Amino acid sequence: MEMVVGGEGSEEAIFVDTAADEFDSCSAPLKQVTDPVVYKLVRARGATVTCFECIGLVPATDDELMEVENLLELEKSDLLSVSDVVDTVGQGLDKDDTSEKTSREFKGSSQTKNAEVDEEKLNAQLEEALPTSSSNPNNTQADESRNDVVEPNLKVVLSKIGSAGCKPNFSLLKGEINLDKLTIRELQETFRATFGRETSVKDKLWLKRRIAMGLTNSCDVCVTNFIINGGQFVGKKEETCKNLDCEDPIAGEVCSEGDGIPAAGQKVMEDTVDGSELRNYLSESGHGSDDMLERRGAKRVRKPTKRYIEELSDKETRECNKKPMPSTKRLEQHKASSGSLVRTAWGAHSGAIVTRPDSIGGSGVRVPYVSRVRRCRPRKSVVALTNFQPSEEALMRKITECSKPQPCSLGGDKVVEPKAALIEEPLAPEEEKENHCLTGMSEFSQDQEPTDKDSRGNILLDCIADINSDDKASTVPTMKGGMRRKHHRAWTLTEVVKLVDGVSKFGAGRWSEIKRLSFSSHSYRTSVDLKDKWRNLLKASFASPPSDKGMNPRKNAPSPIPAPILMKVRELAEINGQVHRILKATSETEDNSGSSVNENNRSGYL
DNA sequence: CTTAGGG
DNA sequence: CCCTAAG
Repeated sequence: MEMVVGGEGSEEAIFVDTAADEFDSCSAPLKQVTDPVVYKLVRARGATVTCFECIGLVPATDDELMEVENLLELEKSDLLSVSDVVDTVGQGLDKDDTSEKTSREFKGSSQTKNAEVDEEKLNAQLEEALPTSSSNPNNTQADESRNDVVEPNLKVVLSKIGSAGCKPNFSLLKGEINLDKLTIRELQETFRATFGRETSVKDKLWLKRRIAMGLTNSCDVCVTNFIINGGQFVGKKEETCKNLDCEDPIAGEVCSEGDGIPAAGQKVMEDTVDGSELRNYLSESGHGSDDMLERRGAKRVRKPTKRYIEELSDKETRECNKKPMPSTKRLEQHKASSGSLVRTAWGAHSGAIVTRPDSIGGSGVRVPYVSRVRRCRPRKSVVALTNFQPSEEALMRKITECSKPQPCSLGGDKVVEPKAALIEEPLAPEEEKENHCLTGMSEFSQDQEPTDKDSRGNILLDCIADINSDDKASTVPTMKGGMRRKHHRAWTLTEVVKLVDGVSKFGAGRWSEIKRLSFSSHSYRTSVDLKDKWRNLLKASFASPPSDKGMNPRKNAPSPIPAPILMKVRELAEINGQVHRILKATSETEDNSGSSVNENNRSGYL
């Protein structure tokens, strides 16, 4: 906000200067329409355009605007709070009033620090911008009219800013005169009518400026934000609550889709209420501002909340496009951010200026995305509904994690991320079993850190597995709103071995330790998973006596776990004194005999 | 956050 | 696996 004010303050002056030089010399057939209102609008736009051109950022939402403004502030290294700005401006104007400063001086007085630098910069940009717009054959009528208006109005400003302005040889506008004729008190009244709040400012000029601005933009100077697309102004955003014009609650969201194409921007501008307002002003140029003032003042309405705005835009979209909102919209709205926003937000992090398709104005406009969304990573609930794969991050992470992608047997058909064309490994468990079963069996005490090949293979598998899990199975939406986790990731033998090994090393219960040291490569398998698995292992090892012959009613032995492992598990269970619990848990049907004996027996069997 | 235990 | 109570 503040930046807008400050920026306008300084840029206005600059604008005036440059414009004065430029237009004075060649100031040709200037329309004698010298409506300050029009000028204000134009000026504001011009200023903002240059402003945003500097940084190449385009605000789209409130937050984004804030950010942009912050950037602007950084860029200009001139930070002023709203009040500061206001005060400063007022003082500067005061000075002007009394000491007849030139516009340049005014600028200096209000924005001392960056005066020269900014001026040069902006001058260049202005010269670049103005001729561009005027010379561009694609320019629409609005554009031209804008330029037409700019010139005379610049002069108006000149005469306005300094009472002895550089170029006082331009007649004032009716509106301006009217305002001029008002007393401070009247101006204050007008201000109140315009902005709906009292003002104690006694500076005439400031009041006039504010009023004119308010009339033009129907919002506080400090809260008017503009949306630029490709350097083209395409819309403005009203930030303040109190001053949003009820007519254009969505105008702020409007933006052009044609990137950098002036025509598109113009079109959008015209399509929006904002644009229409502009045209109105253009056509109405010459109207006394007092009328306007009253009219506008009466209309001023409290700005809807952000969410309300979005809803409005949605409505607008429906009406205009007759394109029903996606079903996901609802939830997205609930998340206080539009779905398109969310979706494109991700892509935004890669490009310089990313635009997000927005529905505002029903023009399928693209709004630049700055950084509003994704305060936090989209969590469970959203993910599935937005169709968005949360994998991007995880995916990349995994990819980087994987030393080399390796041409693993990619038989899977689940291509998750087109970008990273990663395919699910078809039979992770099986393959792994094949690979490591022997190792696990033979070198049962495979040491802590997986062997080289083992680790590599595991890592790769993990990569894939992780990707898979993160991608498609990370969270599965449940009808009732619950989210369940991935598909059962069967415990592979190697995993079991690792687990047992880890338990033997660290002891049961140190699951986090085990996970860290023995399952470092298996990013899935939380410590809880380990615990659960261990519990199951214990149960299995005690409950299912692989021993006896007739003891196997279920032929497809549900315990693919090799006996040695079970034995080991038992041993460990003994060591950890978990036997009792296990036995208790296993419904006492076990042979409660001395575990050691039984164990020995079993070990003999196995 | 980690464990332990029930579901 | 999920969930949750308990440290």
